[in-house]
Amino acid sequence: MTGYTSLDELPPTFDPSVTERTWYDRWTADGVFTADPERTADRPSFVVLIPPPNVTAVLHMGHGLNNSVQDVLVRWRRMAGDEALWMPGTDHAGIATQNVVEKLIAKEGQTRFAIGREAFVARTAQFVEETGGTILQQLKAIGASADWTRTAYTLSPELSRAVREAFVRLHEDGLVYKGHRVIHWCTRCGTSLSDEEAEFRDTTGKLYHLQYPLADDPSRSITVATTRPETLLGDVAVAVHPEDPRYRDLVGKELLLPLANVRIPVIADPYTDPEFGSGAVKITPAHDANDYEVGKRHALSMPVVIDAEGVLREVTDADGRVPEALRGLDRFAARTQIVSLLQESGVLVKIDNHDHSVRHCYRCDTVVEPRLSDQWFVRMQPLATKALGALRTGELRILPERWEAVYVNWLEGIRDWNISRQLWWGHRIPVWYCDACGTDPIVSRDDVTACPSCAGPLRQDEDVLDTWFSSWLWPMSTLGWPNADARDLKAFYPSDVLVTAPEILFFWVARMVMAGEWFMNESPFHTVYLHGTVRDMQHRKMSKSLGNGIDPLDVVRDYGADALRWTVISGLGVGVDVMLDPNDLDKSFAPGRNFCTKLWNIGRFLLSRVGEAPVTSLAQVDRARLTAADRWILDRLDQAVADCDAALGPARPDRAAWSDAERLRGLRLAEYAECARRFVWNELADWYLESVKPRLAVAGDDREVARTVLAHSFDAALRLLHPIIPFITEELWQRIPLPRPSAYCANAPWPVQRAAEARLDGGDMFEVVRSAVTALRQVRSEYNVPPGQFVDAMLVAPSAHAEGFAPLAAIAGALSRSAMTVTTAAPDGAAAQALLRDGFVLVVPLAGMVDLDKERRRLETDAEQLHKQLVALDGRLANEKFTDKAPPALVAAERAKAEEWRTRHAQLLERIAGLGA
RNA sequence: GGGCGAAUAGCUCAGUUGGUUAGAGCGCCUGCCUUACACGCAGGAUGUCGGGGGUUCGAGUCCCUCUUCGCCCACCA
Repeated sequence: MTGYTSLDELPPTFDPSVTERTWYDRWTADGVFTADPERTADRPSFVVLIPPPNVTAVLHMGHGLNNSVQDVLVRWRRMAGDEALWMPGTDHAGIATQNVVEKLIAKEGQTRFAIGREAFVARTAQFVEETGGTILQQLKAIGASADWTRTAYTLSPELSRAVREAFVRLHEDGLVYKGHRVIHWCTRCGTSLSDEEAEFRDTTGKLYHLQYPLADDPSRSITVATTRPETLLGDVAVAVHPEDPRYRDLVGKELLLPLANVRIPVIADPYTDPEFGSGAVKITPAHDANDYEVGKRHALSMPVVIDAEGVLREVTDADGRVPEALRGLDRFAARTQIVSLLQESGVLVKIDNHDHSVRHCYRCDTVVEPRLSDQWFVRMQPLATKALGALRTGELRILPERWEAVYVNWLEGIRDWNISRQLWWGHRIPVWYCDACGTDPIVSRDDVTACPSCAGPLRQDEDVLDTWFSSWLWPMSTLGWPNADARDLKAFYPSDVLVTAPEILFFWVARMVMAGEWFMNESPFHTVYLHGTVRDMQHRKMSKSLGNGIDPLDVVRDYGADALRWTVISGLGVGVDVMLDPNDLDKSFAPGRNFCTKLWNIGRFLLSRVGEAPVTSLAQVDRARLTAADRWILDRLDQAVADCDAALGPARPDRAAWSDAERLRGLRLAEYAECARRFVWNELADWYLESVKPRLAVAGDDREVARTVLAHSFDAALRLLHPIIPFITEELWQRIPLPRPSAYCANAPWPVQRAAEARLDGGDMFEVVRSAVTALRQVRSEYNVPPGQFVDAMLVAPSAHAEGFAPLAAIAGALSRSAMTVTTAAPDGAAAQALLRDGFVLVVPLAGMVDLDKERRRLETDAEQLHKQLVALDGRLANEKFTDKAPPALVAAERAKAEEWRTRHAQLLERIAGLGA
């Protein structure tokens, strides 16, 4: 217990700041979140790997959602008896972190080139040391039950070993190679990018139509179209379709390239689409990936005319192509300049607006420049084949299912992965060159200092690896790979559920599957749970630049971590976006806080009534003493447990026993949340707790029974809710005077249903109480009976059971502020004021209270409607096609229903007749 | 250009292989400060299940088509 020492001190609203921190510290101090590989000998493991946030990141709502989901799953399985491990950690985030530090030193008037590589890397490492990992501390504030003793970092010595091993192994397997080709280049970051890192953005640009004259006959020309006229200086040919009659006679002739004044051939290549533009396309092999392919096919030269910074310059093979006046111009300035030059010389035919997609750097949004360069690649096809197999065999499932198709589509069309980056922050590529003897590059797990051939000095490759080249090993490297004997690797690989957003399905998820399948021969997880995106009320993604973000720590401060978690989990359809209002936090989080307060007050009241004296366990209570209400709430509890379990689904796919349909259900967290909420609020608090108040007031055996059932039900309710609402449930659970099976609710066993033989009949009798109370409340409400005024009522029970109804009527009377007596038939004298409600007769003989005309109209409407439905149902039952084809059980149920309706209809008519008398 | 998804109450969404009178939360209306909770309690209203067609004894659910939104992919000069 924390903060509050006695029950009397519990305030009517829960103050998160009083307890959250304390419980979190106690859980961690007692190692509740620490997984032990030894224990997996006799229980299954359940492993979740955090999608490592960038080491410089600060918590935003997307993290709040992502980690709340993970924590719910981990806490659930921990309670369910699995050896649960939630692996936390951060990603060194090559480009992102380097950009942050570059901006930092820019404020000091420095550049990375000015201070040099070594100093820059040291500076970055220091920056990470001092400020990094903030986000992990912030995750503790939302209750994340990660195993902090294992916190990993992609640039740590351990994980760096894994990176080298993977690179070298893939090289040995023939899957890593160095290639000279056109890649995506960010001129601001000064590095190449993978296909995934160069994101398409729809743009309205210009399409410039240019006339290239024939070198030997200036009266003739070919018109080409381009969106990037600045690349013209790198043109080496104009391609036309081999079948295109318009240009057949020109193929093989030469054109004079404007501005550059060099002769370039007209070539025939099927890449050209005769339908597009003029049907002729300029070929710039060094600055366009397609043109590069054409250039290779035709063995064309490949002049590079735009340098790494995006400046026009003769970089390679460009002898004299770039006019002096254009050299040193930025590519976009050059574009303007070139267009005006072309216009002057009459080469420019026209400019059209043109909608197209332009690739941008995913880190800094700079327009990507395709550029010919030397890069390291991974041959992906063999890896993709294995990753496809994982899905096909059912070893892997993706929720929601529709993403499976996206995954398959990407893998089937996969292209080689550019893994080298011209950055300084990251894993240096483990390749060494000997400039002295020029021997083959040395690819090595360990640093090498001298050339094995000539003993001369070696030069390590300058480039670093793509950040994702370390992330894709995360499920293995964090567990000790490549040490095959590592205890964690043996105990915890593969993991279970990967929780993330669809945005990084290709960047990370698919690649992890590839790495897992390739290096471990096993998918790194069996389930990928893709949740939605956090958006504002206009459905815009929350982002720093839009300023529509919500700081989860503000929410924790004002509403509590439990309320934050409840809000995101209870609103979380599988794969559906979560809408939150950044301008009105109350609108978004008050419902969560309200439920937390409600739970708190249920606990406050329930515990105060149960008292602090030890409670007899349910198993030791004489079953005969359990009242209808007791039996009812225990039934409801069983149902709640069953519903929660069904919503969550089995923890692990059982490939043998799972149908496809079942495989793709499960992890319906919002449904689980709602089932647990309904039990504790709408059943336990609204009905059982209310009905049991009188029993608790009188000392004796029955009071003890009620105490037991209350404590037992509430204990289970808290456990069901704990994964979502860990703090309040822990605080309350600690005060239940039942023997505790564990030190914390956080590691208490997950509730299970009673065995079939332990269930008792009679719980459904309590439904009569609920119906009677509801009916009477309706009467009171409709006739504006003041709350304080007692009403006389009669419950008409089947004569055989009249005795059994007496205690029920007493409860119903208490809950509806009425004096309710039981009778077997409505007395004649009261007939005029009798009301028929909900299948049984409830008599309210309160003179003058009831408006007979109103009641008659209501009854007539009811009767009419019922009659209509009855006619329809009878029609259905008379239809042989229905009785033949529908399932017999359904037909039988419909027949029974028809009979029941017939009876009710007759009763209604009788009551109407009675009213009329 | 290819593929996928969504459209159900004012809002956000459930609705499992077709099968009772289509649900929940929030919001709304009415009455209550009933000594656990007004962050609450009780009662209530609200749906041509996007339009059209089809299959079926039966369609929110399956098929076709149209409309509107969203997402993913693409060698859109």
